[in-house]
Amino acid sequence: MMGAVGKTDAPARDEMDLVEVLQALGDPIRLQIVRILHRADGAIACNEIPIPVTKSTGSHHLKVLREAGVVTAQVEGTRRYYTLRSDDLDDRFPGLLDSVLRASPVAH
Amino acid sequence: MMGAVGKTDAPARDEMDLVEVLQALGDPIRLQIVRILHRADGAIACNEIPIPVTKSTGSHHLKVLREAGVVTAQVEGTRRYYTLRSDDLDDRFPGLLDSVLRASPVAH
DNA sequence: GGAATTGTTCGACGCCCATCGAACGTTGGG
DNA sequence: CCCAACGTTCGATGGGCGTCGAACAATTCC
Repeated sequence: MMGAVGKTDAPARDEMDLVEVLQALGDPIRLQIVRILHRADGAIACNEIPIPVTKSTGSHHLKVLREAGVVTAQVEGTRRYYTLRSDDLDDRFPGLLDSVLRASPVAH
Repeated sequence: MMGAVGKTDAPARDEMDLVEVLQALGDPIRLQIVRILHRADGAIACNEIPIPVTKSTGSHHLKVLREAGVVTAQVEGTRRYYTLRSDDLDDRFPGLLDSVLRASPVAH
C-alpha cells in the first residue's frame, strides 16, 4: 500500500523542485557521485562508486539524489545501476547540470 | 586583531566554492532574495527586500549569500545596498546563475 | 546631545541532516 | 536449501542550520 503523499522516489520532469535539486547538489559527496555518474556516461553499479563513506551513508545520498530527480536506479538482480537524469534535468533546469559539471571541483 | 583563517565575508572570484554556492542557493528565502536582486538590476537596500522573516533572520541569510560570494554589500550610512555578483559568478561558474534564475520558481 | 533608524550579533530553541553499525530483505550461486 | 553478496532501513548520535527576540553598534536627523 502507499501513504497519501509519500515521496515517490522518482519525480517526473515537471515535478522537480529547484531548491531540492540545489540542496541535493550542495553536498561534497553527492557532487562527487554526480561527477562519477557523468564520467561513467551510462549505468554504473552502486558498488562501483568510490565514495569515502559507509554503504548505509552512500545509500542515503543516492536516495536524496533519486528523490530530487538527479539520478535514477534500475534494479538488476541484487545490484542497482544508477544513471544521471541529464535529459530530464536539462529539460527542467536548462544549463544547470552542465554548469555544475563544468565547474572545477575545488576552488583554490 | 583578526584570527588566523577567519571568513573574509567576501571571497574573490577564484575563491568561490561550488558546494558553498549551491548550499547558499538551496534555500527558498535566499533564492527569493537572489531573484529580487536580479530583478532590481542594481543596488537595493536590505530594507527593501520583502522576505517573510525577521530582520535578524534576513541578516543571517544575507550573510550566507555574502560569504558564498553570491552578493555584495556596500555600506552607505546606516543602510546596506546589496548587489548580485553576476559577473563574478558567471566567471567562476559559467551558466549557473542564469540557469537558476531562468528556472520557474515552483514546480507543479 | 538625544532619539530614531538600520543592520549585526548573541544566546536559545527546534529541527533536519550526515554519519555510523547492526539488523533486515532480496537475489543469485553452490 | 543454505549461504554469500548487495543494498535498504532502523535507531542513535553529533553537528549544523533556520528561526526568533533582545541587546548592541553605527549613523543620521532634529
